Amino acid sequence: MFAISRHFIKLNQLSISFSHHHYHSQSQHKTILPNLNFSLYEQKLQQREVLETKLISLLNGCNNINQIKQLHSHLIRKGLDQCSFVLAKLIRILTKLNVSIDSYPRLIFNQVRYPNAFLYTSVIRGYSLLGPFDEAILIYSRMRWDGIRPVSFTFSALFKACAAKLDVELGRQIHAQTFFIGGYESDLFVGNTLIDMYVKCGFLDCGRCVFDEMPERDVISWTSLIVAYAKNGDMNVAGELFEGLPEKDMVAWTAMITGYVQNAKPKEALKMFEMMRDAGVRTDEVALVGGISACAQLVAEKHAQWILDVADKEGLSPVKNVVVGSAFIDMYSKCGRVEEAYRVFESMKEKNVYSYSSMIVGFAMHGKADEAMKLFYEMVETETKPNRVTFIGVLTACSHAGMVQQGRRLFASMQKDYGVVPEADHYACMVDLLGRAGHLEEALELAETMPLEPHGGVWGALLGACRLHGNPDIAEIAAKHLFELEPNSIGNYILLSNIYALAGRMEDVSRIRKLVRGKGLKKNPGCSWVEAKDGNIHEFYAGEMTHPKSNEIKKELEKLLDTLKREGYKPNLSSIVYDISDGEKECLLKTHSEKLALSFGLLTTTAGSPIKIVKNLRVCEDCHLVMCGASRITKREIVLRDNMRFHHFRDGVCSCGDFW
DNA sequence: TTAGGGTTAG
Repeated sequence: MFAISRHFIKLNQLSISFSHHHYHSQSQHKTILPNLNFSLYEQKLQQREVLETKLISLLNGCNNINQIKQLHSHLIRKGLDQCSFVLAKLIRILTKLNVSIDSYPRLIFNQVRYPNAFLYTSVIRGYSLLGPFDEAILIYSRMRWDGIRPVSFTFSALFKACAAKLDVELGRQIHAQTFFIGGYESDLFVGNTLIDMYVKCGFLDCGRCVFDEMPERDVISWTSLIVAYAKNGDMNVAGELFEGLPEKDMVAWTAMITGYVQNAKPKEALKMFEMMRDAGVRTDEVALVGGISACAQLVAEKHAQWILDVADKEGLSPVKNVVVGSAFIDMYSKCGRVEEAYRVFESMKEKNVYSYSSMIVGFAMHGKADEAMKLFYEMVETETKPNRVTFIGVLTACSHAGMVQQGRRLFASMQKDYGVVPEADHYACMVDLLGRAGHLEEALELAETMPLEPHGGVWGALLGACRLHGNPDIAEIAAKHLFELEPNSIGNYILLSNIYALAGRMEDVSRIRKLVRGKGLKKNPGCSWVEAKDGNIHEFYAGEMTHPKSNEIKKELEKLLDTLKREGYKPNLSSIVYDISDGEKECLLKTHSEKLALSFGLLTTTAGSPIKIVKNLRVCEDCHLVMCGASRITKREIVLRDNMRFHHFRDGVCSCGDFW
């Protein structure tokens, strides 16, 4: 009750003070209203409106804070320093320029005695976008206290703040208020931001409820929900929603494309991209990035060429557009063509932290540590500041090349020289670097003493290093943490059992196997794929001979292995931990998917052209050995991407230096 | 004033 009566008092004050301030003369004549010159009043009002409109259009043209400050002092001179409408616009522009609301904008706001709903909302919105988010809520409380009725944008801004804070409880409270103060719950904007708030906080069902109950929906409501389902891994529901969407715009299409990409369904993503083009929808840089990422996942360069053509047609070639360019760098790197990636990088007119980082990560993946470091120092010379990903790139580069000292120095300088605070991921890189280089004790110590809680990546790096150097004792420590953090990740169990097998501890091997069986975990089948001459992708699963050409593939492989054996190749049986005879182990090795893919590649691609294979798991020792030999005998370059990195086999040698 | 995005380690 108190709030309501106060509301009316304030509203009265507001109207009086408003005219009082700006139209001093009129308000003085308030008691003798019959004598008031209405035409003069209207004229003044009109003048003011013209001035306001002019100021707002001037504000729209502002793109730096100094211009705004100039306009602000002009505003004060004109007696408009209390004009909420213009000031609201001013604060909106400042927000757009990322000017911290706590500084200059807050000062402006504080000087206004009776801010209206728009001014309040612009400040709330500023805080909601730039933080501190709590301040948005405080200003809203003050607004309510002052009896100012929110507008729908006020709620949009507030829900944005709740989403940023991931505070669904607060969001719910404010949601309830939309019912009580004016029926905002049926407003389209409010509904859309509500959906977004709920799904960002992880309450997809609540978002769905809002959606279902909205009296009116637009393409934005649908897209919000499609994205939410996609992020939740539920592409079926996302697809159903998309089907039901009456008018699909570019953003909705893009949401589907990137949804498929994020859920590792690149084929579906490319199909969507094609359908979008067929539907005659425009393609912007975000949509293109979706298509390019899909190609990167598939290692489908023929498709990438098509996307490049689309980009050119839209005037968004990698040379002109930094976003598209960075995506192409990443794609070419992941397709094994790091030189092509660098060609794109060099051709780009504008470069930013994404372009540099993508290129550095690309070099790192391909074992080109020197190039990665060189580019990093080049980057430092420019205005572009390295970020957390850049450091993951350079640290990985050092790690793959065994550059321990260099890596240590970089790690130490991250925060000191570049202001990038090391996160668990960076510690994982350091553990990897030390562990790979054989400093297992030191790596363990780092994992145990790091100031942050180590995550799976840290212990996983240590476990991987233990496999490389055959250290079951430290492996056990790492595995213990991993089994707690990632109890259902089968790879960790396999890795540990491999380490036991290498050390001849067969009892431990069977213990782990029993553990895995007890948990009902299934081994991921090894899978490799290779792009044939016509651009079609052929998949091979370990132990599966279902390909139409499987007889020829088998024959070609036998031929290759015989030649290798005559030259001294001995199958490396160590990666098979089953308790079976050596003969059986050798047979099993022959069915590894990357060998099948290699054989298919030898059969079907043109002599002299490189064979490119992608594998979902880490390549095994024996396959690595065979790839080396095959590259020498057949005089073919073999590029193999496993789940870790690239291997370039040329003339019997691998770029990883047998160190992976 | 609300929806889609590029670089990430074992």
